[in-house]
Amino acid sequence: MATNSEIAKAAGVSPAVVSRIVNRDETLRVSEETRARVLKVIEERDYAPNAAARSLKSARAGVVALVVHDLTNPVYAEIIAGAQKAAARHGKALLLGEAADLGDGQSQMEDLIGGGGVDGLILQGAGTEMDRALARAARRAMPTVLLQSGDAKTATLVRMDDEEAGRIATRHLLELGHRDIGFLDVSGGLAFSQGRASGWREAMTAAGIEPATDWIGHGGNSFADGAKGIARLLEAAPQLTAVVVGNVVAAVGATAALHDRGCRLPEDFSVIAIHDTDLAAYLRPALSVVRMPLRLLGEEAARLACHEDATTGEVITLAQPPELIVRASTAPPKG
Amino acid sequence: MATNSEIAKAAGVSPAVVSRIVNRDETLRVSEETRARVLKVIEERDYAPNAAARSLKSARAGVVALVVHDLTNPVYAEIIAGAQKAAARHGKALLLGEAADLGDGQSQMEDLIGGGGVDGLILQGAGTEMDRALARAARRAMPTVLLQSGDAKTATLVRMDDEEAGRIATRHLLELGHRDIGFLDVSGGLAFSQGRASGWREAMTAAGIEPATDWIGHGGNSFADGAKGIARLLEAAPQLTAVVVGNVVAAVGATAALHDRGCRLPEDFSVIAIHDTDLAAYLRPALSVVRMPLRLLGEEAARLACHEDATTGEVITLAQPPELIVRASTAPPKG
DNA sequence: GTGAAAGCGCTAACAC
DNA sequence: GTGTTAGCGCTTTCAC
Repeated sequence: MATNSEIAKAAGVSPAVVSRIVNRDETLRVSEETRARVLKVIEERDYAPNAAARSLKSARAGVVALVVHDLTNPVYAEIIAGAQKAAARHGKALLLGEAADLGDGQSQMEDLIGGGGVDGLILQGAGTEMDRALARAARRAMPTVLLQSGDAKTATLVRMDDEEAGRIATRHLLELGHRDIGFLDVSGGLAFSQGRASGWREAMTAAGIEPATDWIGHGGNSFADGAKGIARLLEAAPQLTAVVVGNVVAAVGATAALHDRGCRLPEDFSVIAIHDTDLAAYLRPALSVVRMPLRLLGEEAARLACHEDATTGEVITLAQPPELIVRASTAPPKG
Repeated sequence: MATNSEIAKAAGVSPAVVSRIVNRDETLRVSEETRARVLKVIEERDYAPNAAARSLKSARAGVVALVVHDLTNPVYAEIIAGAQKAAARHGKALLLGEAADLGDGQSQMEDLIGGGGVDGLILQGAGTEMDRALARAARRAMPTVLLQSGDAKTATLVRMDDEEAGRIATRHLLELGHRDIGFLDVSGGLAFSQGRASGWREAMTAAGIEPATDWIGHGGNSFADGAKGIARLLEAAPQLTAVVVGNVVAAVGATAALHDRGCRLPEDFSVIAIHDTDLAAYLRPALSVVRMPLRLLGEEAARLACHEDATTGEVITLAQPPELIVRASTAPPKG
């Protein structure tokens, strides 16, 4: 709770000197004794510069904000972890919000965004709740990054190669000999989900297969959605022998539902998921997946959000390609 | 980017009026026309009060910080989600940090804590990295909350009834007829883990069984640790017919390892875990667990961290009791 | 080598 | 009903 001028007084110098010592101002010429004396007082009184005063003066808060839809989803957790790490590396702290409490116009988060309390903004996906935040961020000309989907007019969009992920997953099944391959999407409306679906469709067409419209179903990104999704899909298209699931969490739910209907993996049916998590490796049978650079996505988003001069309206696709990890949930179709 | 005085000038009033209108000062007497005029200008210019200036004046940042060890662990994710929600409800934004980047003394997070940039602090577990943060928080007399373990001298400790959780889990196995029941702990040094182990030991002793020292093993809180842990435990004590795992993530790893050594659940071996997650329900066999109020833990921690007048040095055990959820990974021992 | 002073944008006490 | 003013704690230019 000591202030700059208290330290200055105690050390017998002016506040300016204290400030410049604290900030390691290279151009400062002080005698070694003065410096030592000041440092000693700082140490004794455990002085730390007031964050608010500093950010009022500098017009920088040292904070970037990340707003996501669901904090508990393991897939997003990976993104969050990446963003946190990268933000820290850029000398920023990470403010974490949920989309749900952004909407009411009452949240502290919104006040901070509107009032310069954050220097950069990362938004996961679209949603009307996000739009006000986006607008405010735009007014402040703060670097704004959209994760995986959304309108890149007002912000930079970072994404992964979702089409390629869909293709890789589908090709793996095709190579095993499957032909009746379904797709469980995450959300019909979101770009990244559509991308994965396109990849699946492309790979199918390239193999000379025209998937029927009911070969694609809704899998969501939760265990429950995945379980429900696979049940509905197999009801609509019982001839399927394999499925690409757009999200690994949904895929786990799907395998549970499959297990419950007496369908054994991979003998009776094959499942491959997009996204890798530790979970996929420790499931039995372990899930074959297409690993996506989720952590990198978070890191890249934070990196962009930490740079004042970020160009807006750009779409950045991560260079790191999706990677096929074959485990035990995929095998040739029987018969 | 408009400022108070710009708004004031544009509306033909003084900054004080603008401030009091923005802050909904009830005692303010202004004509309806003046108010409307000011509001209109605020709307037009999209004015939002500067967060730094406000917090400099009020000595409150509107932010609480949460520092955890591992952002990607689903168990902690639940706590984080609870904390985020409760903080938002108390009008605070949540700053999320990882213990790892707190240590170097360079982090923005630390600067914020030391410089009054956060109003309250929640720390997960102990660790030397945390101690400096703790000390700084103490100097600022900011409400500080420890999650699940740590020294409650300088902070408030919130915990769950870990002993009871251990007891409940163990009693469930005892009631099924098991007698040779092992325990896989999270971390020998952490209070909550010791509590769960004590519960296990108590329940065993109460049933007239004296567990051998090698019936307790290290399970950690990751999939890999759980897998390794169960292997080592069964090597040391092959007569075990069931195990209580102190963390559900480790338990999933353990079931994978069990599966791999040809040991079927629950016919050959029973596993019950502490903590519930969706994952446990969607595993096959679904995991029997003792559900702990993780979300509530986060909420309570945030609630305390948001209150200036939080008493320190208190240990708060959540009233909500652990709850037994029997699923498919536990059954009577064979033979 | 070091100090004085202005000003970042806001709010609260007081004045009229 | 509305305006004036001081000051929160810091940094930075310029002066000596």
